[in-house]
Formats: sequence, structure tokens, C-alpha cells
Amino acid sequence: MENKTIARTLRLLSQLMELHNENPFKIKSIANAYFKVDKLPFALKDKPVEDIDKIEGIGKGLASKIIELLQTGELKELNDIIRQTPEGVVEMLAIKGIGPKKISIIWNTLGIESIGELYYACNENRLIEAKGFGLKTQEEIKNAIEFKLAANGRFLYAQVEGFAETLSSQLSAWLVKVDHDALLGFGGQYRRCCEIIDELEIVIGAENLDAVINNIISFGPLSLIQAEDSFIATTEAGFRIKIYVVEKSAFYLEWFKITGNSEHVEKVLKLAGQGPFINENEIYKKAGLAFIEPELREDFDEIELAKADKLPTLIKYEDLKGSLHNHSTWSDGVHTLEQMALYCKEQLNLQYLGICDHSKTAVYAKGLNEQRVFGQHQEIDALNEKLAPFKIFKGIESDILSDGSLDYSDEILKTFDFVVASVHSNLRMDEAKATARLLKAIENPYTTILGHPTGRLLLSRAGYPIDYKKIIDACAANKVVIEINANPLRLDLDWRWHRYALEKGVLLSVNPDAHRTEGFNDMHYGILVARKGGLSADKCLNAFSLEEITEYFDSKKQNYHG
DNA sequence: GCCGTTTTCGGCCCGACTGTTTTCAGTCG
Repeated sequence: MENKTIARTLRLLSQLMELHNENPFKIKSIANAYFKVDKLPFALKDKPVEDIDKIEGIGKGLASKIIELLQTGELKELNDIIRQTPEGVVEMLAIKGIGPKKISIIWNTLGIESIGELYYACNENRLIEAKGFGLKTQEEIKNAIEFKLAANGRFLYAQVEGFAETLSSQLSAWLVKVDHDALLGFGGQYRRCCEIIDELEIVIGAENLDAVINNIISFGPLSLIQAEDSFIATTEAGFRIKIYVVEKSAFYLEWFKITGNSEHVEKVLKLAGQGPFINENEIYKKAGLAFIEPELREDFDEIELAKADKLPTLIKYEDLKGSLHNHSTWSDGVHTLEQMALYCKEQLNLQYLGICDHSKTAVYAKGLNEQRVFGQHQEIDALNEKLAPFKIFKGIESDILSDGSLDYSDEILKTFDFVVASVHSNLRMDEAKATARLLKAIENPYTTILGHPTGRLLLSRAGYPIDYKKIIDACAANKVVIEINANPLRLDLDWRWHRYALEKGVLLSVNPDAHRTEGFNDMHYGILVARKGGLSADKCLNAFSLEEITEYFDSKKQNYHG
């Protein structure tokens, strides 16, 4: 069992114990163990069992729970407490904005045992009767439930990627037997690299149409059923798959049709006619357009750009020369500064690493006070000598406080090579307040990059509302770069605003926000949405070479060094 | 349930913010 699963199990146990009003200190140590396990730099399953209770925060009791999980895959204590809790009540733990204490009241005082009932109770104005609940809380719970329901059956790109690739190879292997020369391709949101996938669309171009159609129901990995124009299946997790089977000669047209959104497809076909087409290139050629990459087929402005042959050369992962905005053990990261740097240098062949640990306000994340900022800078200086020509830039992820100021004095701020300014607290501001707050941070001469601009967590939290145009215009005026936070849960700045930012001359940066070496991998997802947004390498800060970015940081510093 | 011992049980305690209170509890990052 992986650490992540163990950690999640412990978290669930602590939440359920809180729900059942058990000893708060006991709960706290289990919750603490969840954090500790989640941050371990090694896998518990590789550790001798007798060493587990030596880990800080894990004593005999927790060690035995962990060992039980490792050996049996289950935890009796958890199973017992789950049995004593209605399923719907356990599900409520996933609603943002309410925790175990509030759920306990909802369950035990109001007698509500499912999310559906809870939603109904909000509409009937019944929640405000309970102690500690008022109109605002009721409204907030209602909104959170609506958000959660809207996320039902929808998945992050990163969540379906592995499944999709496996399915693709299984289908290919199956096709080799049934129809050797068939063609296969993904379409829809997956091929367009959308951040959220509602449905996985696949097209098969069959040489032997009958053979494929008559046998596909027996394709083992999916329980397919025949629908009107396709074969459909839903996985246990609720993910929908749709497979279209067409004659091989119609494959490219069909592939094209299921790839772009309907407006894009309609507009291009109006120009191109009905085919047949030997490939997608020919469709665009006949339409008098330059080839449009699948990511761009959203009926944004790509057809006009293709007509004028002004499509951007989309950035590729290989264009990245460094990685900015990452964490280390100095704050809440799993790996040390040196491990993070070596990984970038040796595994990823990058030229530089920007380290941006949390600032002092983020106490929960071991944020750096002024003293520790100096300490980290000394370590960076030493590492830079050791690892040259590889370079670690001294950065910080400075909290944007409620009034828009950063949480260090100018004296400290000027000691950094660059500053990522991000919001981590007070996330429920209205648009006017949230925008004003960000504007003030953008106008701060020490701000180099605006971090995850809306604070959203895809499918889980909406993020605070902002006036995008005002924010982007201010970034242009103050030469502030906007982050594309590459964590698949964030992908924030949203790709729909990349084009506007680029038009205004704002640079973007694909930042993984890595908290461990594996986190750098998220840059792949950042690149996918950056391509979708129309980003080219020359407008991407971390595609700058070491020399170029050094110059960029230096010129930014002219703003306050005079 | 963990830790750290004055070695066998007492003390454990992020801070800001919000919404609910009328002094504080719950939630969050």
C-alpha cells in the first residue's frame, strides 16, 4: 500500500472519530500522523516494520494501524466506525466548508443522513434552526453541494490519463485480432486536452466493419452497450466512454468531427466540404486554413488565425529550460533543496530551479521567518557553487494578505531574486474585494509572478471571483508575469484567459508548485493547457534560458534598486 | 495516541477569519 493511501485512511479515521466525538487529543495525533505520512520521503512499505514506530509522530498505536494496513489492506478500527456511520454522512466530509463538527450536528441534531436530504433542508431553510448555523452557512453549504453535484461523473484530465492510455493499448491489441488494419484515435475533450473530462470519446476506422461491430460487445475491459450512434460504457467510478465505429475511409472525417467542439467542426466543414479526406491535414487544406492543433479547436479565434496563417507555434515540454515556484523541506515540501535541485539538473536536464517556499504567514506550512530566509539563502549560495553552472534562484511564495500587501518588509523582499505572490487565506472575498486585493499585490514592485490567480481547485472549489481584464491589464502595466499553476487540480490561470494576457504582452510561466521531486511532472499538464491557451515558447518565462531569465530578473530589480 | 520525562502519567494548543454569537467554535491553508 502506498503512503498516500495510508495517509488518506488515517485522515478518514480521524474525521470519523471527530464525527463521533471521541477524544480530541487522540484524534489530533491520528490527524497529525496523516500529515506526517503524507510528507515522508520514503515508502512505508519498504521500511522494516520494527522501524515504523521510530518515525516522529508515530508511536506504538499508530504503527500497529499502519502495519495492519500494509499487511491486510484494511483497518478493523476504521471498518467498525464506518459501520456506525450512514454512508451519506461519510460522503458529507467531501463538501467544502463544513467539517466533522458541523456534520455531526447535521446528523445527530437535525437527523439528516445524506447529501440529498441536506440539500433539501437548505432549500427548506431548516439548517438555521441548529446551533452554530445561520443563513450564511446554510447558503454556503447549498452552494458547495451544487458545486459537488455538478462535478459528478466529471474527472480531471490527470485522473483519466492513465486509464485512457491503458484502454487505448487494450483496444489496439484487441483490434489486431479482430480487424488487423483498423485505425484508432481519441477525440473529444481528451484529445483537446481539456482540464476536465466528462466523457472519453474514441473512434475506430474499421477495414472490416461487421467484424468490429459484431465483436466489440465482447471486448473484455469494458461493459459496452450499443447506443444510437455508438457503443457506450460507464466505469465503476462513473466515467463515461463512447466508441464510434465507422468505415476506414470515413475515419479521418469522423475523427475530426468528434475532436473539435461542434462550432469549430461546423465552421471548418462549411469551408472544406464533405470529403472524403485522406487525413485531417487535408480537411484544413481544403478549407483554406493552416492546420489547427486539436487543443485549439474550441471555436475561440483559431479559425481566424488559421485563415490569416497567424497561429502561434505552440510551446512544447522540451522548450522548458527551468522550473519556478517549487517547495522544499524548508517549508512544507518532502524533498530537500539539494534533492530538488539535483532532480532538475540530472533527471530533467534543466538549467535552473526557482525555489519558492512559503512565507512567514503560512505557519501551517512551516513558512520562513526572516531568520530562516537568510539561512536558506546561505544554503542556496553554497549549492550554487557546488552545482554550477546549474543555478538555484532565491524565490519565495509570499502570501498576499487580506489588504493586498505582501508579508515581508521591503528590506527582506529585495533579497530575493524573484517573488511569487499568492493568496492562501480569506478565500471567500467578493469580486470587488478580491480584485482590489490582487491589484495591490500586482502593483507591489517586488512582485515578479502572480501565483494561482483565483485559488480554484477544479471539481472541488470554485475559487474567488476576479475581474480578469483588470488583473491582466495591471500585470501588463506592472510587468508582472502570470503563473499557469500546473497542478492538475488548479491549472490556474485558466487557459481561456491566456490569449488575452498574451495580447496585452503579459508573460506566462508554467509552474509546477512541486512539493516533492515527482511534482515536477505536473509541468506536463501545465504545458497541455498552455498550448490550449495559445502560448508559444518565447512568451513563457521558464522557457527562457538561464542567461535570459537572469537578465529578466535583473531588469525587474531595476524597478526598486533605481 | 504521542511525547518526554522529575520513567509512568500529565500535557498536548498554528493563526486568521468568519459566522455565529454576545465570547467563541469551526474551518482553512
